[in-house]
Amino acid sequence: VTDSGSPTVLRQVFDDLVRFETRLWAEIDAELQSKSGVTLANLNAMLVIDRIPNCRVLDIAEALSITVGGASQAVDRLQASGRCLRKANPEDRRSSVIALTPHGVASLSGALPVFDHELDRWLRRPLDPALLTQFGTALGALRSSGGDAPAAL
Amino acid sequence: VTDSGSPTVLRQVFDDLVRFETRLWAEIDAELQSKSGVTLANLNAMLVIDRIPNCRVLDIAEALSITVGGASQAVDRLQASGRCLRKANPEDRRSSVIALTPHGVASLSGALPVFDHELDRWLRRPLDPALLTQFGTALGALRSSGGDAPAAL
DNA sequence: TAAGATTGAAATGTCAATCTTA
DNA sequence: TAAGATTGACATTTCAATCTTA
Repeated sequence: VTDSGSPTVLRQVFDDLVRFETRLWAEIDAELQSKSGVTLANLNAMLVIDRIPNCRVLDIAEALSITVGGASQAVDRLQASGRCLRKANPEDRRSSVIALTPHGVASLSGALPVFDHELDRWLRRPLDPALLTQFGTALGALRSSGGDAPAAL
Repeated sequence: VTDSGSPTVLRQVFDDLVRFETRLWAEIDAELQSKSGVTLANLNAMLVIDRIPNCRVLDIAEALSITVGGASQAVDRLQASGRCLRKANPEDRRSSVIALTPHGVASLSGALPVFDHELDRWLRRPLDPALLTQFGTALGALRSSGGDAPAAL
């Protein structure tokens, strides 16, 4: 079965992409948990809450490419661990504004150095500076492409 | 909170990598299920079974960067849907040899054209050929680096 | 003892249904 | 009607404990 001629290259790229992302996530997550007590999923959500003013559940869902339901549950877990709060949103009573608690800010501050160290280890060190730049450029183009129609040329 | 100077670039690369992989997986998975009735997770496992002679559960786990427990359950699901079988392994009675059934082979054959079409759409079309090559080179280097020690130079 | 595999419990995500407010 | 959010049912993965065979 398997092949039919040329798509081999793309399958290899897909495989490398998915497998590397899986391992990268697992390794960084393990390091974060052991050294700062925060999961990588928690850290990602907290970074969004910290970055977006008057952050809502929907903002987290969009920033993390997860569903609204998943984002709501992620906020539940952060809140249950005392790292964030839902506050009334004066501008739209359907939603809440999510804010980090002092404990959440402390968690974030403690986790970021570990996170940055791991990113350096797994992304910067293995690549030439030029290749890292190209890698980032390609990822940016891929992420913004949205699998558009031909568009070609 | 947030930043401390330079790691911004790496955080952006990490974010683009994780978010793109998440969307890529979700989009291809949805297309595969609607057009061929196979999930992307199933397809990935079947590709490994098809490629590796006398494939065992452990081989699947390593090829897909998942745990052995997860691979065992993935084989359970494939087997429950009639796409693979566990056969006695004459060389080591602790393990089984996993083989595709005729239905599994048919599923794989039906899914591959859809898969390749989606890979073309999401990976090849958005990128210059040169950039795609660089992207593949970077991913290969990252995947084989294993977050090694300094090693430098 | 260690290697390969299985299993059940817990974490995290999707999906669909529902509720409240624009 | 539609938008934002929540909830419960379901799926998939990890982890730890366990079992069988090398």
